[in-house]
Amino acid sequence: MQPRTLPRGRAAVLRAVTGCRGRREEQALHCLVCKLGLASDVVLATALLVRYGKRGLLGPAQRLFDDMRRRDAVAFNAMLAALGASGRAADARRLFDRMPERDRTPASWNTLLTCYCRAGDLASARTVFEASLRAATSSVVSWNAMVDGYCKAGRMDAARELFDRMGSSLRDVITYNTMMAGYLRRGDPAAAIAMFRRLAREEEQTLRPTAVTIATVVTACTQVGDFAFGRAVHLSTRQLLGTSTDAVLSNALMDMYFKCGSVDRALEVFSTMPGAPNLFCWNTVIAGLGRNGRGEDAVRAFRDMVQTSKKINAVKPDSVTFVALLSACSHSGLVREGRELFAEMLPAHGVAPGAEHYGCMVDLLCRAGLLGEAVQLVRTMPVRPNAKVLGCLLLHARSSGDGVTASEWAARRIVELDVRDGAAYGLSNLYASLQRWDHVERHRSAAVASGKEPGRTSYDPQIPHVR
DNA sequence: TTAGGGTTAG
Repeated sequence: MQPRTLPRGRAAVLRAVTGCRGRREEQALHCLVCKLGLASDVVLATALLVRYGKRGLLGPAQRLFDDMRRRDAVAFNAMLAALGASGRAADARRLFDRMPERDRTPASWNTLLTCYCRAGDLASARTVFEASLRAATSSVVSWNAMVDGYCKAGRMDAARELFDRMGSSLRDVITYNTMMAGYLRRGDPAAAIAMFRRLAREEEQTLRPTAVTIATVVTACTQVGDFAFGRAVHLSTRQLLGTSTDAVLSNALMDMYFKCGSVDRALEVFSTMPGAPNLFCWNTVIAGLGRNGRGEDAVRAFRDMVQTSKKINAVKPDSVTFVALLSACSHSGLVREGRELFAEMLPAHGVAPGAEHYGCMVDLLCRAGLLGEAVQLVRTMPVRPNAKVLGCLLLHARSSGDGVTASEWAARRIVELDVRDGAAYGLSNLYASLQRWDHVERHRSAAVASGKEPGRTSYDPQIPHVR
């Protein structure tokens, strides 16, 4: 790069740094910055610092910060955030106190507040919050950060108190999104839906739901099973948000439609998504097809995923993908496919089979009546079988008349396992879950007997995924 | 540079 083109080159490097994904890319760009003699550029150094900070690489972040010849407010705040991301609230506090007065922006106060929240020190966070109120540096962001701190700590009552104190003049859509997510996290999707209804009712004139709002309320609907309301929200907000729904919203919608058996609608969302589907979306599609008895389609979707990812920015299957895929095979009795996919996990996709994948295989083999093979698999598996793997084996062995030996073997291993874990706790959990399995089994038999069969639509790989 | 969201075996 010639000195003459440097200003343009600098802009390009900056864009690359803010847009890069992987760790290797970051390091390569850091090298490039140094080689180009741009290391003293505060803006570039800060951009790199932010990347390292988010990744929790405090060492390189701190070095970049220390090497800066002059530091502006943005650099200080980026360093505060980096410390916060690594849970170093005390260090963040020291840096904050050291900061020159003119460099202390509202963002500095808010970042420090978030540092304490992340570290679980709500009392100190509250002190910073109150101080920022007095220093008149607070904004709706400070309130939202404090509300979120309480939500993440599970203190919904304290969050609600602040929410009420804010009043409708201060609250924005993020305040609502934060509260909704808080209720959802605490396992109270009904309260999240009530919050959404309140937003729609009271703030109708002033606040508009965003894609985040819709994604959150749709997830809440899925959890309570209120698919009618979820569907209504989807339809009524389609115009509101325009056609460009984002990936997370698409994912939440697909998950809802799959879980209520509307495979068509789920696939419609998938095919009309903006941009290329990410890992979450593929995993949802594979799990959703499997859950609806479309094992073949799930395998086809997986093959599509692998093919598509070769062209566009790599989406590589992960551990979740294979849990979804193998259980899809298991549900549809695809023994051969399941075996093949299990065998290619590590060599072809770089995902080492874990206990959960062995669990899927044990289930697959047991359902196909291959109890002996399942036992053999558990005997030779390189990872320690967990209670779920052994429990699965035990369950199948008990229900198949000839499984006495296998059943005894599994029970013995379970006892060994729990003795090694040194707790009767695990054992009682296991028996509790065994009882739940029995319940599930009874439930399933009843559903089959009543002739409930999901409707059939094939996964169509011809649908264009990318526009 | 500061606040909010998604997938996982029986």
